[in-house]
Amino acid sequence: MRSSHQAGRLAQPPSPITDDGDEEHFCRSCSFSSACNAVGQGKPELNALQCLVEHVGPYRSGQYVFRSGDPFRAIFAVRSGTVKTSVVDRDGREQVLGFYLPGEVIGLNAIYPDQFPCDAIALETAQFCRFLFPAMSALASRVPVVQQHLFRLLSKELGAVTLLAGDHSADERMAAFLTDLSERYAARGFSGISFHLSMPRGDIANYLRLAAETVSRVLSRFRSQGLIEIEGRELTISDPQGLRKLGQNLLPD
Amino acid sequence: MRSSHQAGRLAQPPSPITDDGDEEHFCRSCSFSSACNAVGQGKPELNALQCLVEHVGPYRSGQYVFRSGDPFRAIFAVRSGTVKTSVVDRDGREQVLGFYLPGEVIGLNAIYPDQFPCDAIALETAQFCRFLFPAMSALASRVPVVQQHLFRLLSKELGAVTLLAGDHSADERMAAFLTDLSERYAARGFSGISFHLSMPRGDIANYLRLAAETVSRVLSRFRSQGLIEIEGRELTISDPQGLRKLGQNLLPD
DNA sequence: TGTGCGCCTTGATCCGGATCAACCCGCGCG
DNA sequence: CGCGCGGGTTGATCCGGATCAAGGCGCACA
Repeated sequence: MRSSHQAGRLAQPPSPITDDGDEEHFCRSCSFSSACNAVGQGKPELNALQCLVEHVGPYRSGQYVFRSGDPFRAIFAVRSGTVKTSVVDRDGREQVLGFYLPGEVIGLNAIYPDQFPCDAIALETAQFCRFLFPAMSALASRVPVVQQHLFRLLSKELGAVTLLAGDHSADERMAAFLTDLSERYAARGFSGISFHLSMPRGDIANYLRLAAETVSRVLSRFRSQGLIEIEGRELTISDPQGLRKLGQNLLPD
Repeated sequence: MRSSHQAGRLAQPPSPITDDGDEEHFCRSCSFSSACNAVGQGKPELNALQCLVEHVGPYRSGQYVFRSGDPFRAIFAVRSGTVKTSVVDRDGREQVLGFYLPGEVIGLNAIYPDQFPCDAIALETAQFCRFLFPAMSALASRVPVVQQHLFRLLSKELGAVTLLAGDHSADERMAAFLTDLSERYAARGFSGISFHLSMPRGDIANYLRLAAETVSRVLSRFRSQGLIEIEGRELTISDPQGLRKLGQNLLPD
């Protein structure tokens, strides 16, 4: 995000993330950009932002960003890589809650319980902007657009989870999942037609509440129907409209 | 809520809701009480609250409080009665999203899309405190505890929806549903052991993503197992711990 | 008083997706 | 090199819950 670009250079402890010259573009496509931009415009608030944003990472695949039960101190915007969040219930079964791409924000569901209610695990090497929440919250009081932004992020996530909670067929779920991923990549400036699935089939299955075998079968079927091309984790969407139509009951619009 | 008690008496257009002498208790048990109380303590803010809270209702069973697509102007706290929220997808199938009891808040998921993403329908004659959201949001900027309260409400709802999204058996879902209702009634000062189900079986089924027949069967089974007594919509929980244990994977704690 | 209609219950059958099982592939490692 | 192992695919079977079907209230209304 734009502001972290600025704040990052000024941060007292040398940031573990080296500037790659692409930060400006990254910040524009980040979920927080409007908030950061709003802050960046007023000099005094810029100071506040320096205090509350921090670059952290990299986390290697499989590493925990936070764990269920950790005290809630900050929310995280993904700078690079991919993250999954999940909970494990009393009998040890994992439940994947979501996948997060660059520019997206994790940790909002920790506000109410005041501790993280889920684990966050890197699926690929990942880096983050870390926003201390008390400071963020205080800032939100002074800068209305930041407050509004947080409300919207929360409300948006609420809508997303709600859709997944419906009862839908394996085909609908899968089509909606791929379309959603595609549109999220596109929104961040990546290709929405051809991309790499950063998570194993088992995680997709778990997230969609299906068995891994079912995911495999549905993908094979989609391929034979000419909707997608897929080889390992490399995906190309051949018929975006067809795919979207299949998943329409699960998708916004 | 306490503050609406005060504000209600002063409202210029005579409130359609007559005071029943129980408002003070009601406000204490409302989801908004801490926010309202915080505001009520400072004289100047009290004025603000008068402007943004309004008593509305009664809505009779079956009436819409708001409809999907309506512009988002306000959130609603249930004062009395019960409400369900639901969406209908493209092929006309209804999807129940939640049931809301006195003291609970609806409309938060409308913030992001800036229009209501679902219908809200009274299940029993219902009355509300209506909070204009722009004013509420402005107030939240000035009174940090109000902002915090809204964040928490949103985050809490996010957690609740997430649980329902998991894949669980009909028994687990049903047990968790009844336990949840029980605890919510208890939290508002009603009996959590014996209460009236204000929604038809079909709505429960839809909410839990089951068939109405399955709901009926599971309830019969629970009865024969001595977990509950049920006759029509009158429910008594005979074995709260047993029921809670059955649904534990879906419940907080 | 009868009739129709929502709502609920219970039984019989069916089906989507889970589970079990076998196998393939690529890769790290002794 | 041979081996184990995690991840992926595909086939065979099984099962929980959906669907279909029938019947029983309780209640509004002619």
